[in-house]
Amino acid sequence: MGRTSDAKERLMAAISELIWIGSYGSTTIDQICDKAGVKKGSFYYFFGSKSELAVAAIEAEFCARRAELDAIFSPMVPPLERIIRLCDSGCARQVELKEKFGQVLGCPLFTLGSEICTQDNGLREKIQEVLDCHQRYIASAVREAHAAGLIEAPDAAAKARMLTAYFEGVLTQARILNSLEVLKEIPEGVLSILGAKRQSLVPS
Amino acid sequence: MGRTSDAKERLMAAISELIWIGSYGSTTIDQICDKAGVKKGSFYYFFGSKSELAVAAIEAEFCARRAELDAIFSPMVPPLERIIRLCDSGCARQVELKEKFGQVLGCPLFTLGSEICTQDNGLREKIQEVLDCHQRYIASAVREAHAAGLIEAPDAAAKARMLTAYFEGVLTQARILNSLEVLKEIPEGVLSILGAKRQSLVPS
DNA sequence: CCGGTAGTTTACTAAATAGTCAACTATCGG
DNA sequence: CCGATAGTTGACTATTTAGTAAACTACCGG
Repeated sequence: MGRTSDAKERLMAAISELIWIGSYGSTTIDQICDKAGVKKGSFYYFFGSKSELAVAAIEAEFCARRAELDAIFSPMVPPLERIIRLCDSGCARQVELKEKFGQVLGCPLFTLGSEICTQDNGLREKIQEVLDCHQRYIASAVREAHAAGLIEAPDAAAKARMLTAYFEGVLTQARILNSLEVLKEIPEGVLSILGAKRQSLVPS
Repeated sequence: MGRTSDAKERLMAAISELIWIGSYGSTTIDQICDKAGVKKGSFYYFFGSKSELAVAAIEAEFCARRAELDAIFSPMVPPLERIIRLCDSGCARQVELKEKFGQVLGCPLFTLGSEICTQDNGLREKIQEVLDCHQRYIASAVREAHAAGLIEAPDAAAKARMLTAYFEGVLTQARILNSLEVLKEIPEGVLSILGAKRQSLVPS
């Protein structure tokens, strides 16, 4: 059925990287097209605007992300370890990215969300959706840990909000400082927020 | 000594508000000039660029902020209460701003820092300086509280980092969600991070 | 192998934006 | 009240940017 293309995918990859390395406001459609090796005409063939492309890119990444989350939050893994694994994988990702781009980049959703939330409600809602989903995974692990008597957390959703506020806060600090140093305190910080009793975690 | 003017101050006020309401990348020099009631020629008479103006604006606000901090962190106030007061004043500010602008705006430095840190090192450094200063105030209170046996926090700087990561994280969540709701959990969250023993705080 | 469809390209317009400059004006000190 | 100084103005240029349109091309199904 006509000509085939992966230009759409290349555009999504390009905007993700550009936003992450720089910012949403400072990346132009021309830049996105250059990086994707796509002409502007094609850009507008697929997407109506930068905002629309960004939403599509987040959606696409979220699909892949879901598989990762399901692996990390496998019921086979003890609940508190799931949360620790989530943090570890997040930190490991920061290390890779620093390697690749020479910069600590933090959480793209949090950074982007805080940049554009007052200006682009469509994007804001999509970001909120993805962030919410992460919190729900965390809340479920918290609930389970509480039920198992590993921690005291009657309000699992509130605990999940607190954990993500802290975690995203540290990632953003790391981005601003351009330093991986602060990330090292995360496991300790997360456990202390969880109020984990010593040895409620299987030693890894 | 020639003609007098407060255009400089008006420009600084204008960029602050525009960045806060929107973002750094999306505010143009023309917009800043309009809001300040200043012609572009005058803008360039005072400042070499948007970045330079932003640095000046942060610097100026920081001067005023120092007085507030000194009041909040008065040695007359018990150390843990200083931290609680800092949080309360921060939250109260969010309520005012929501009133005024119809939006929750979060912390301008954190939002701006995470937006521009990879692109403008001068701005980044200035933001880092101000954020660091806040952390030092907090660390001093933590140190004192630890010395007084109110909390267990041998590494005051680390505790201060953790508190700010959490606090800024919640403020950013509030901005993204455009909701004051999440802020209500802050006092509780901060106290739990501090590991405050019950009644180590004088009841207000 | 051909026709329609999906995707590409180039060249274009209009608007927004950064930045410059020389002429102008108000104000302070003397 | 005058002259130097500090600040203002508007009109300008050059670029960058978003967005459009019409001709072109590759590919799949029949």
